[in-house]
Amino acid sequence: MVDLLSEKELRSSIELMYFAYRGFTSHADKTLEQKGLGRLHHRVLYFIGRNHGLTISELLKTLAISKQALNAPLRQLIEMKLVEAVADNNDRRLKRLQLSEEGNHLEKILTGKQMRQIADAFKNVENSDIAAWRNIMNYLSNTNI
Amino acid sequence: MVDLLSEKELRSSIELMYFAYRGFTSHADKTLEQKGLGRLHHRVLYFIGRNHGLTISELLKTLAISKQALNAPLRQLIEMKLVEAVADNNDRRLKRLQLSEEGNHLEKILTGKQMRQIADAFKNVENSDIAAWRNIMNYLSNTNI
DNA sequence: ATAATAAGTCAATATGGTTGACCTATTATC
DNA sequence: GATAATAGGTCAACCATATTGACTTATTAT
Repeated sequence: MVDLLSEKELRSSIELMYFAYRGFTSHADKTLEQKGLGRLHHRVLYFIGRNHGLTISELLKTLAISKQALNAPLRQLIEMKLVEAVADNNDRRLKRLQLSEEGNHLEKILTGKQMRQIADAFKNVENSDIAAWRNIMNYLSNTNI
Repeated sequence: MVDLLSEKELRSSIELMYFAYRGFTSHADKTLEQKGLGRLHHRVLYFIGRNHGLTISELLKTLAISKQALNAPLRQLIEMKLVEAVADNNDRRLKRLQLSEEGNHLEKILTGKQMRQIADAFKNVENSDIAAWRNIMNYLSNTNI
């Protein structure tokens, strides 16, 4: 940032965040809806797929939600055989979550839509610009909570 | 984008979007909560402040929500004297919305938190990188809906 | 005079949360 | 072995932010 940003530019950046997120999420929402699922289901599928074998507690921490909030969607995914819960070998209190093959397949469809959005947004963009984007987003990720 | 991005990088970008948005919104959420208000209230304040005199329909379109969803928060803001609704001079069907002085003040506090987050994220970042960020976010804003 | 439009309200429902409390099973500690 | 802590689960009440459909009143357009 070579010089001070005007309020106008900061405000338009705020709007970009809002509208970008909205545009980003709305795409997968339609597929979710067809399956009778919602965003939280997608997040659950995503993070389980991303962290094979993560425990319920770990998932709760990652999503930063209460166990009650997680309960219904997770149960639904388990009942739909998209997610499997397996007791840990060493500590039977722990449930380790993994995606079934079908769950994996659905997750790939959902996340695939988002990956295409990102890939398209990055098309014809320099690697250094992508790195800049990631830095800024990473910074925002870490402000707070 | 000089070469193809790996799935891993695309996925981590997806996560950046999710966590950045979460980090971005959580800050103002606390102030809102103290006032007994929520994100939708903030959005309403923001876009009215941004577009002085916009009509209900315009606000609905901007927020992409139904009038029923808008009704309670908007009514609350009007009752709290943060927002004023004034009939249009030429078409009495239209209500034009504006912030009261107090509403303006609150909006500045809320949005100020977000502006500081953005300004901090942009600190020591080249203008060209900020432009890149804006391009990417702008692209994501426009995918769909 | 009729049709269209802006805003408003009623109603039912859904998703994604919150808090507090309580329970069972398992592990850790003494 | 007994007690404390922990993981996961459930019940309950409530909230914010949505959706859809329907209906109403006032105003403007045709």
